[in-house]
Amino acid sequence: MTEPSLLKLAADGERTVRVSVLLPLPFATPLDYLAPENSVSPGDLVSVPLGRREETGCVWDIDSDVPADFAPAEARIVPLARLKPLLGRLDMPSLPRDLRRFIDWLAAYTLTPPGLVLAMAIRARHTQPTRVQLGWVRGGGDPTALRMTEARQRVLDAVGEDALSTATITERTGVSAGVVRGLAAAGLLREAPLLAPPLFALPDPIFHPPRLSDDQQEAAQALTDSVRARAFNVTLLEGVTGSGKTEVYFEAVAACLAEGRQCLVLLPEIALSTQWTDRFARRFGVQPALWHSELGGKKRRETWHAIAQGQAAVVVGARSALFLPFPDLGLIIVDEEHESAFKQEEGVTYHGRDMAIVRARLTNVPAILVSATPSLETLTNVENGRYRHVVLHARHGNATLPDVRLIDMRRAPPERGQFLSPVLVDAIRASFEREEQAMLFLNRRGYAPLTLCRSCGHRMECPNCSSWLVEHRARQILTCHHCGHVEGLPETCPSCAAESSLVAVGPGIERVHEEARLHFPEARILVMASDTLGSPSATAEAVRRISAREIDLVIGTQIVAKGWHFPDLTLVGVVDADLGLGGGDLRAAERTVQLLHQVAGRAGRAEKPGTVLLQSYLGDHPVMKALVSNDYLAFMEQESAQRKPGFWPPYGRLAALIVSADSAEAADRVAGLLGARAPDLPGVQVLGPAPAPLAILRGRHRRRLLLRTRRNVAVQPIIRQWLEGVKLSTHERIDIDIDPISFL
DNA sequence: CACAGAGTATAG
DNA sequence: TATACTCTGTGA
Repeated sequence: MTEPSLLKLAADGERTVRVSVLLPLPFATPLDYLAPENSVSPGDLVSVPLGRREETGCVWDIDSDVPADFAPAEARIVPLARLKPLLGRLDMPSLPRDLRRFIDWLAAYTLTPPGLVLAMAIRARHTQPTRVQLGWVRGGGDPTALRMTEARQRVLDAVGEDALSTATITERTGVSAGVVRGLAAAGLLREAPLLAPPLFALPDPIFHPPRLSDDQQEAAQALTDSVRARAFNVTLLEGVTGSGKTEVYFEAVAACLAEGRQCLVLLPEIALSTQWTDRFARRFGVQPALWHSELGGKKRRETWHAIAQGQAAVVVGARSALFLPFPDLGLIIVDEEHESAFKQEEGVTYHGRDMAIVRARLTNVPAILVSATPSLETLTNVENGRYRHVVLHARHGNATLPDVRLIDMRRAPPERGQFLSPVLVDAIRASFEREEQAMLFLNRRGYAPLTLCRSCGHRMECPNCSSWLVEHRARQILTCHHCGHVEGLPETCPSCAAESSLVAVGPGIERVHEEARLHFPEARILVMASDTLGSPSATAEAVRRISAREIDLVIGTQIVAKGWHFPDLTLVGVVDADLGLGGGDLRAAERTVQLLHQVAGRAGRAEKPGTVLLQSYLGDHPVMKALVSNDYLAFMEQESAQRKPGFWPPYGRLAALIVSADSAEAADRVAGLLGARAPDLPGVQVLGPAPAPLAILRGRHRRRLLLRTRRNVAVQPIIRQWLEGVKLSTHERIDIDIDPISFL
């Protein structure tokens, strides 16, 4: 393993200064060290002593007072005489100023120690310098010191300004490595760093420009104008599936490349990235740099350095890509901006879409949000005039929108113990007869979500979480989707010992698969779920088989909703359109419409018209009406009217405090304490404490409090004051989730 | 009185 | 986060 090379700081006798260094640890403030004046600059990565160990941190400030707006009570100033000296500067790219300001901003907003945010930018993995390979250039030695043979002359002729490796020299000149060594020993060749071949070739903005419709051209023009203006602004690019949103924002990427600046594209999940990068390569001639949390080892380090050196021009990644050290970022794009996958729920909780806007503002570059079904937050910002709005109306080419119809499950129920209505079964059969493909969507993995004892009513529950165990029949197990607990399927009821009394209740996709095989024994069926498609390559293979018509019927969870493009897929059946509407979640209806709208977009993307059938018991629900009439905006207006009076987001702000402890008593004690000292301020309301919907998760007991305020109230100081003086034992925790998305 | 083991304080 | 320190109970 390469040791990080430490650069010696300036010589003795210099004046020393106080240097604040932020460490990737949960400290409230940076720590101060001594360093020779002018030896380091803000952003430099440095090695410092901490207790009796060594840590890598980032220079945050030099010789200045602790800023007044960020000086918690515990920030005490250590006298110069008691400071330890910096150990040295790492031979690494520095973190740019805009990234440092972003880290501070995000830490203050999410109430996270800034060090933990820094940790996301400099995980030990990528702060290792890449090993520099050495080669040879002409040395200054005396040419007459050595007998000039023909072989030696050939080598000297071959070596120029740029360093060449020994292997390259011997290959080009046909001499042995010994000749090179001899010339080096005589000083006629000198060691010099090899120019590494660029890891990421520069995408070519005019490699394969698309043919755009007038509508698309106009939209692209608006985006490219923004990019050339080199200033912060936000544009919502809205357009139905198949309207060519990607082609249009690729023009903004092209404009950014033409400006010679870097571009960041955020996608909600890596599962989407293969199709995306292929499209990118067709448009720009090369693959973009990819960044996500699964990227490991050498590749991760190299990518980080290529970005820091401005060598990677386009980066596509998950939300963690927001913390990359772009030296010259010119544009940020957030595709599928409505996706809740942008919200990080563990550790530092932040919303990737919202933080993308913040980063764009701090860097003073434009941001583009892209969606067919924009979030109410974004639509509201458009309405307020904070965001510009660019709309693509038509589906490209001749493709028409799918015909969405409802199957009223009360009137056309499935047979007992089954889940597909005869109407849906007939429709699938008809599409097979037309030699077209069909898809069944059910957002539920496994065989059945609940296993119940027929004789005593016992429900199979997770021992660590308050949730039901999901049967996976193929693997003969019951498993918890929250903590991963696995147990065998018992023969007898664990509660009453009755034999073969356990029954599966409700459908998962495995069960729908079983039923589909019964109806269509001849059909080639493919099941797609996040747990059956482990790797991106497995996903890519599944997509290939569908495109190649090796599959007649696709049965899948959420994963099939993604932007795939299958020309012969003309029928989509939604097994349970009502799923997701329960639970009383603030955004349940919005999310259901967005998800089902996206699923519907899978039908009939090419020349063939598509049909979408929704199985529902709630035909009158606004969600179903919106889907059938294909009027997303009308639904969102109604949604907005529901949230306005109670000041629910986006018309007010929310913050969740999640208390967790290893016992119910401890959780109740802390939650009760918080409830008792809840802020009493105008425009501020505290809901709870209440047991979290998943009251026990991974063996920890959880309680929730929800802070709801008017839009113009800053929640951070309120929460900071609220938690001040609340003493917690090591087994008790309070997690803060500003702008929560999930309420579990 | 030595010594785990748990819990807590602290690093500049 | 890693480490040192503090407290407490145990057992020789």
